[in-house]
Amino acid sequence: MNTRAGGQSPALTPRGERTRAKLVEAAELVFVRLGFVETRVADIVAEAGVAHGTFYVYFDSKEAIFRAVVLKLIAVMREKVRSGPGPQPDSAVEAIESAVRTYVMAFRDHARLMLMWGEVAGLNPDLDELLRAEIDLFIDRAEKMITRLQDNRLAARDIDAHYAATALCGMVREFCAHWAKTDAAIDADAAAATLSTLWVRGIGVVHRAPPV
Amino acid sequence: MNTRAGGQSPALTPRGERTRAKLVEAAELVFVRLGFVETRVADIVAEAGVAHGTFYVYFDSKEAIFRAVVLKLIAVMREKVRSGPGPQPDSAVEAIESAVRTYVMAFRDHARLMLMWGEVAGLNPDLDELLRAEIDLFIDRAEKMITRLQDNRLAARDIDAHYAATALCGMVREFCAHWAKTDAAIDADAAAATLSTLWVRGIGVVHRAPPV
Amino acid sequence: MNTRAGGQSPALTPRGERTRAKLVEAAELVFVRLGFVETRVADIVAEAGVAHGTFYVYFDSKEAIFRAVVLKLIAVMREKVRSGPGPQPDSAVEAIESAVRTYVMAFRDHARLMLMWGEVAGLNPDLDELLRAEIDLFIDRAEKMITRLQDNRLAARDIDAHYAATALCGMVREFCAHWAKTDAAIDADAAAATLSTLWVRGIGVVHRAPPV
Amino acid sequence: MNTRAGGQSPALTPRGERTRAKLVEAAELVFVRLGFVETRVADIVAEAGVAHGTFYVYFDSKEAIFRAVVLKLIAVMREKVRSGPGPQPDSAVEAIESAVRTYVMAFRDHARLMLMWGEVAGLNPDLDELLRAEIDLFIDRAEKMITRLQDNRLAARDIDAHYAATALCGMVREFCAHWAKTDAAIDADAAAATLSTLWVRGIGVVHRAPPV
DNA sequence: AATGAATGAGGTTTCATTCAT
DNA sequence: AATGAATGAAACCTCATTCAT
Repeated sequence: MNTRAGGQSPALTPRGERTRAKLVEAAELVFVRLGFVETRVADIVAEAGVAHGTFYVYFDSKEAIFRAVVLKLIAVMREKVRSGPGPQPDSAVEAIESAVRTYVMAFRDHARLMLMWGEVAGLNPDLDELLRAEIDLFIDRAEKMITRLQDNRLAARDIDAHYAATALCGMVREFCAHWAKTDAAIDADAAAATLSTLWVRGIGVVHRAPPV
Repeated sequence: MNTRAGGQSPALTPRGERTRAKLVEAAELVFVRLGFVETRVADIVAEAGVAHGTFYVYFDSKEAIFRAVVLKLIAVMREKVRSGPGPQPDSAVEAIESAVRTYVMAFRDHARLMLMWGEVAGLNPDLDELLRAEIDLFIDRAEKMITRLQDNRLAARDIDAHYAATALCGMVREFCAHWAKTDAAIDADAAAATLSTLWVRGIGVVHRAPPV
Repeated sequence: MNTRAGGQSPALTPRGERTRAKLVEAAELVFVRLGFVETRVADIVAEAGVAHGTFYVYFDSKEAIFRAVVLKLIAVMREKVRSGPGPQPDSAVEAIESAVRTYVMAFRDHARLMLMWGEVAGLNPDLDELLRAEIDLFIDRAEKMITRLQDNRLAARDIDAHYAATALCGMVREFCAHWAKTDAAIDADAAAATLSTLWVRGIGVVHRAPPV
Repeated sequence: MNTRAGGQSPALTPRGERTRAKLVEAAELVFVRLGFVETRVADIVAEAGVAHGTFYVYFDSKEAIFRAVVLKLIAVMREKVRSGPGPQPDSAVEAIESAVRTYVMAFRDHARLMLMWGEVAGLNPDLDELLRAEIDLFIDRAEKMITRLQDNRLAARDIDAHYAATALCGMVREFCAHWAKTDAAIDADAAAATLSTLWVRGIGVVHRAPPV
């Protein structure tokens, strides 16, 4: 096996690092252009301008390099989220609105790859695991927030926090996916607003703490 | 192409009809057992006990017979929905609850196939179209209901009915899919209740017309 | 094997005769349309409007029915030759001119099939034999004529009659084939005239019996 | 497509060149032994002693490698013609005799392949085109010669030069083909002589310029 | 005589991966 | 580190032909 991935193991020389990066970049281009199944290792090496054998110096398989592409995507999206929202949200509602909006925009900007990730997850346990982990991150965060709100009597307590978090995160993700598959031009702001409203209202957020 | 299916073309003799049905049944079994990608035409014909060539008398490809399996699944699920809920729901809330519960239960009973459908849709435009059409059916129905409620001042008017319908249907579907992929034993009733609540509350249904 | 061909063996009922003829006619159409290799038995039966199995009641194979088509073609061409030239030729030269012209015209009228016959002969010994026999008929006749002329001092005696006959018959046939394969519109009369001239002059025919 | 042949594309390394040549040589052997239709790619790779997949590194199909075999044959025959005839012919008659004789001998030496080329041309447009081009080369040369002779009053002017060239080249080729298909032992010299005579006399060559 | 469902042998081709250089 | 030729397993699908009705 070849684990020359994420930065661990043998440690690449600068030259190797460059070649590896060239391959990942090329792979992203080709994957977006042809889709996962239609992409051949041959296409990637052609795009990268390296020999066929070179590919296997850095990656074990098409799946492995797709993983690298996705890992890079995750990093990029995380960065966006970090730098994105700006001011610390004042309230849970604002936090939700901000998170939803950020996710929607990010998905839109990387729609092709995000959709592909979902598809590949169905074919490859490794990518599936990665996707599940990423999703669980969102769900966990959402669940904690819901629980906190419920504990503070700021959200309805008649729903199961875990189920609700799962459902609402799924809602946002699925909406973005559906949108991305549709040719229809969608008003991203309106969509984000509607999703936020459904989120907030769904968990029964009491907007402002009622006075005594 | 070979579509000796939906009722058109030369019309099969009873014998042919029997063989075709035998193939579809076998295919369902094998698909569930091995998954779509791992399933070979050879596996299906072996399971059906017919010659290799016989397969191609009735279907053009693995995708084509998967489509037939899905079509049968749709029919079965429709039947369930029809006979399911029983009494006519009194209110929108009851209608939503009933629809959500029915969908959740049906998905659970055919989880493997439903998940596969989603995966295959990513690989095959034909199946994708079928899936989109089925989804749109739900969305359309939901949208009409939301619009009607809004018109009657029984639902919040600050959300876009189409986006909301898309999101909420996606929520239910995605929740079921997530659940199906998870080994965790889930309380179907509780899950359905939570989903219904999110649905109902999300669109801001006014439960009972407020007294004066 | 199935020899229900040329009219011998079991003897077909009138109904059978009709079905057989329908098949041969359909086959000719399809062969001309698709070429030999591309033609499937399925295409022939579809064109004839009979069941697949019916084909094998009358013919053993695609080659067998092609043979029947060719046999019919030969009969038609013989008929043309017979009724064609009209008045008995006065001289060898006229006989040659008439024969060449008739052949050229007949080939032109059945070009597609004639070419196919040549192709199929390369794939099937049976059709090859048939073609060779047909060709030999021409060669034999030509050879006899040349010999006769040579014996009568009406043709050059410095050539081998058999080789010359083979070559000249081949010349005419090949010219027609070349022509048929070419899109170029060719002046059939001029072509026939040139071929005749080459024929006549080639064997050194002394046009008019030298005086004394 | 894969044409790693004629000198274009990535340019083979010496090792690749060797393997390719090995395949072409093996293919020629097998084609001659089994005929085109009966030859399987499996037979060729077995003969060449390479893996099945290796074949498709260099050729796209059986037709493609047959083309390469034919191209090699053409090169070999050209070489023979070049080095063959020896002294510059004194007259048109000698030129014709020499060309005919050379062609007859060359055809005899590669009869099996030449016949196959004709057959395959009927099945494959690519090979057909190649054959037509090769034939046209002969026809063009012949036509030019005839025209020149006619212009110089050294050949009969009552024939169309193009038709005559087509016919006479066809005659030679067809004679050779007929001969090759026949088991009969033929006197190559006598045959060549007869063909030349038919050629020369056919176009009405005036042997020696008439004295004053 | 006609039907048409069933058969199954069999060659083609792809492409991820290896390995000698 | 890079190369690229070689590998070979693997699955597809066609279609002529049979045969039970």
